[in-house]
Amino acid sequence: MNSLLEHHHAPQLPELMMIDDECSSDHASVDSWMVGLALCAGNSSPSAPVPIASRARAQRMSPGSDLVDSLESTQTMLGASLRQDAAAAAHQQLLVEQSAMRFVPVADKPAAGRQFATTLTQQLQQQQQQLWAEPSSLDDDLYHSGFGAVAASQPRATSPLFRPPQEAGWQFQASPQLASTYDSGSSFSAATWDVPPATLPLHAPPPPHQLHAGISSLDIPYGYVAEFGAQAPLPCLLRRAVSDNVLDHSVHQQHHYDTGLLASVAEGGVGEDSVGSQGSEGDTVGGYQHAQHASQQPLGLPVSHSAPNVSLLGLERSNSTVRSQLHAAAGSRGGHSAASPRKLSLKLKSQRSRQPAGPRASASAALAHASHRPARLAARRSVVLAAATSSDDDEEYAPASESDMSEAEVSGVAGEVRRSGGGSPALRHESSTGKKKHNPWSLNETEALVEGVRLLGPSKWAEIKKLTVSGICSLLTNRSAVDLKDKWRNLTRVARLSKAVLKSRSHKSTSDIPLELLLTVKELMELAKVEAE
DNA sequence: GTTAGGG
DNA sequence: CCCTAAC
Repeated sequence: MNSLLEHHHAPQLPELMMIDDECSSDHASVDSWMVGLALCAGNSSPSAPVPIASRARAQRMSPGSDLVDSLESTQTMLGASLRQDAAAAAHQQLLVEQSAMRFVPVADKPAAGRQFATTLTQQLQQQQQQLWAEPSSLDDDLYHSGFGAVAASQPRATSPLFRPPQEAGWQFQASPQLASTYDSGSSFSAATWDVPPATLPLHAPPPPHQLHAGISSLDIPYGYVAEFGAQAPLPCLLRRAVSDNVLDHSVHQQHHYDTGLLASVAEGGVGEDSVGSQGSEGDTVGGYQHAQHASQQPLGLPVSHSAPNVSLLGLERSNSTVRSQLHAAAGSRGGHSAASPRKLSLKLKSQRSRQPAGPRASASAALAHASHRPARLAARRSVVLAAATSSDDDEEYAPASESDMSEAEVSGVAGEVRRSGGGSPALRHESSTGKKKHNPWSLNETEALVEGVRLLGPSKWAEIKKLTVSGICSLLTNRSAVDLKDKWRNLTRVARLSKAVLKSRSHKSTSDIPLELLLTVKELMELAKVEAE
């Protein structure tokens, strides 16, 4: 297990900074914070994560920080989960020292100070132009452009699935890796974050039940990061996906990262509406951000730099075309008059509502098993992110605890995947000889299907099943392409019905399909119809 | 290996 | 859901 932490085995981690609330309480401090951030980043090896407990400390250590220190702190922070025993202590200590903090992954070579944001933005813009100008020229390098995520408070999601694009620009998926890293009894229990730190991309979405509740993290692979409200589009070959502000990186799955680091930050942009969480604690599997801005400037970059929001991250390739690209998504919410960035309060709560980071972490490892292509990646990442939780019992995902199950109801998935509490991995088809038992589509599955169709259109069942976006594939793992097709057929049949009929039908227990969903189905039907012409 | 359709 | 023809 320790081997996981071994230097050569550990993929590069994002540099992390932890910043206390005060840092962002006013412009001045933010600026210096930025500087500190830059300094820190500039002076440390990209491969040496440098967690910093505070700005002060950041600046203190940045100049002379040596690798050892960095690594040590890193382990203290990220590897905490490895040492369950030490975790508790660390946790306590942290609670005392920092009641509110957050991670701020740092770019490896950010410009200093305020220019930070603009520079990044420019870079982003440039790259974006490139991307859109000659999509055919997209090469691996570009795909390695990176990803990032913003750690900022956001509304809790009530469904593992995102809402229609009109409502939410981004969908955020819970990252099992993160959950593992931060939730496994470490001092940074995921469940304690109102908002998650950045996450590495998920090449292979985790099984549904791994969409651990309690953390809403961004999973924006190959993309830019969105600040609250503001967001930048993601370069993507699938225009369709882009237009929906949904990133589909499934096409890039085969690529592999050598170093993954993200950086993200930003502040300020936290809109007033994104502060409170809306769901009950931890009932969230994914959070999404309502980004009205999205539709307004789908491809635009966040404009306002009034607040130093920046998110970026660079990824370098192994074959080292050393093209560490930075992506930024800065921008404050329009209309957010407050000059000063809003405080982010990522509270550390002592209670560990939903634990089993253990199983989850192992799941991460299992993830490697599960996915063939991305195995390497997954493995790697799981090493890093999952923080080496002694996941020995990989193979199958450890069944989620019952307690989770209840919550899982939200994600519907969990229940789906494994209803055999604690028992064998009995997947409903069991019964050696018997035929498949009728297992009705859950709303989540249905939503996933609809979303899949939205992204790829009908008749792309096989592909839809692979969509990693918002865990679609996870939700649909138990459904065959034919199933999808059949279900879609049924959906369209129903959607075709007139409202009146629908209404009378609504009394029936079988029609648990939200009218809203049916309407979107209808839309998609027509859309497909039009396209067919 | 997938998809379209009828059963 | 199953089965199968047709890709």
